[in-house]
This record gives sequence, structure tokens and C-alpha cells, in this order.
Amino acid sequence: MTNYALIFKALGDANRLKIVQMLSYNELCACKLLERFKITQPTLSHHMNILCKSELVNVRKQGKWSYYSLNYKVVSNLKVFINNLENNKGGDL
Amino acid sequence: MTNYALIFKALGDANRLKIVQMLSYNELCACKLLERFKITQPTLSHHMNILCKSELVNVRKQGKWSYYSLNYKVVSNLKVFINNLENNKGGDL
DNA sequence: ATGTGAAATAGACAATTATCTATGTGAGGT
DNA sequence: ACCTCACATAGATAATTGTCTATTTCACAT
Repeated sequence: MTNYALIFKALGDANRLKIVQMLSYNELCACKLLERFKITQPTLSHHMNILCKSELVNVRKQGKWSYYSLNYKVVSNLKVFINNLENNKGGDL
Repeated sequence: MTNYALIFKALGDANRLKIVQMLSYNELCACKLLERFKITQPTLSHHMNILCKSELVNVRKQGKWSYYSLNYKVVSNLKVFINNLENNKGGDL
């Protein structure tokens, strides 16, 4: 079950949006992400937690590192959601 | 210029998400929307203001009524944004 | 066992937000 | 001119959120 409001809320912050865009190219560990922001490590951790809870982002723990990646299944669901906004036009309900 | 964080923030509320879905079928006036929610009229007005500021929703005023509709140009931009999340995979930057 | 480096958790705080009640505005009808 | 209906604005308030500092946890190396 995909909670769209939760996903959009997760995307509704400039830092998290940038994180998601970075992850769209590659899986990245938290420390690599942190380098590119002007926020502290606990703040990044907080943002990653929100992204993971929305299920838009997955974590893979390996040794001391946490590797984050996009959940493409959820991205695909988002695509369907947006497409429906166009396709519903003129329909019922 | 499309401010994606602003749009996603607008979509990141259960009431507003439902409003957008309703508008995907038809243009609707505020009073028609209000009937379907358990919120007060000023609260709806507040939500519509947020949706309009994100530019995802347009207003057309006619007499005493305000008719709201989706801005399909912005919906289209959203589609591109989501598609890029998939297409960036493995790329650079 | 002890140290180090990566990440999570706890707690605090200021800013933002969702909601309400009360009031204002403005168009149309009588 | 007045009333009514649709909507917006003002102001208050409780809840949520983004951020920080300080601390903890956990994996690995020595």
C-alpha cells in the first residue's frame, strides 16, 4: 500500500528533494550525501528517516555504512498517480 | 519556473491530495469541494490558496463563485520530473 | 580491551502549519 | 438600499517540523 500524501510530504522539502535527485543517479552512503549539504549529520539522518518511512528510499546497511537508494517500485507508482491526474479528465467520480 | 518542492509540499496533505484528485475529473467551485470534506470553509480557502500558490491549481472567478481546476502544464512538468528519477539511473551528476 | 569512524537517538527550540471562530468583501437578487 | 450567499482575511492556538548540540550504538581495526 502506497501512502501518496506521505511520499509527497517527504518530497516537499528542498533538501530531501535534492537528496532524491542525487539518489536517482546512484546509490549513495550517508557520508557522501552529507558532503553536499550544509546541514549536520543528525539532520541528514532525520531526513533519511522520513524518506525511508515514505518508502520512496531504501537503506542497505553494510559494515559501518548505510547505503541509500531509490525504491523504483514506488517511483513507478508515483508515475501512475500523476498520469491518472491527466487521464481522469472528463471521467466520472 | 516550476518550484517542485512547493508543489510536493502542497500535495503532502491528505485533504489537498484529495482535492487535486477531485479536480482531475472536473473543474469545481469551492462550495462543491467543501461538501465533500469535514473542514470549515476558511480552512478550505486556506488549502486552495496553498494549491494555487504552488501553481498546480488555477482559479477562475465568475460572479460569486470561484472555480478551481488543475493546471495541466504543471502536471506535465511533474510527469517529466518523475520520469527523470527513473531515467537518470546510472548517469552522471 | 580500546579506539575510531559512521550513523542513530534524545532532547531542545524556533518556525511553520492546519485548524478553528469571527469578521470583512463583493456580487446578485429583491 | 438591503439582504443573502460565496468566498477571503484576521487572529488565535495546538500540533508538526527542521534544525541544532550532545550522547549513544555499532562495526571494525589495532
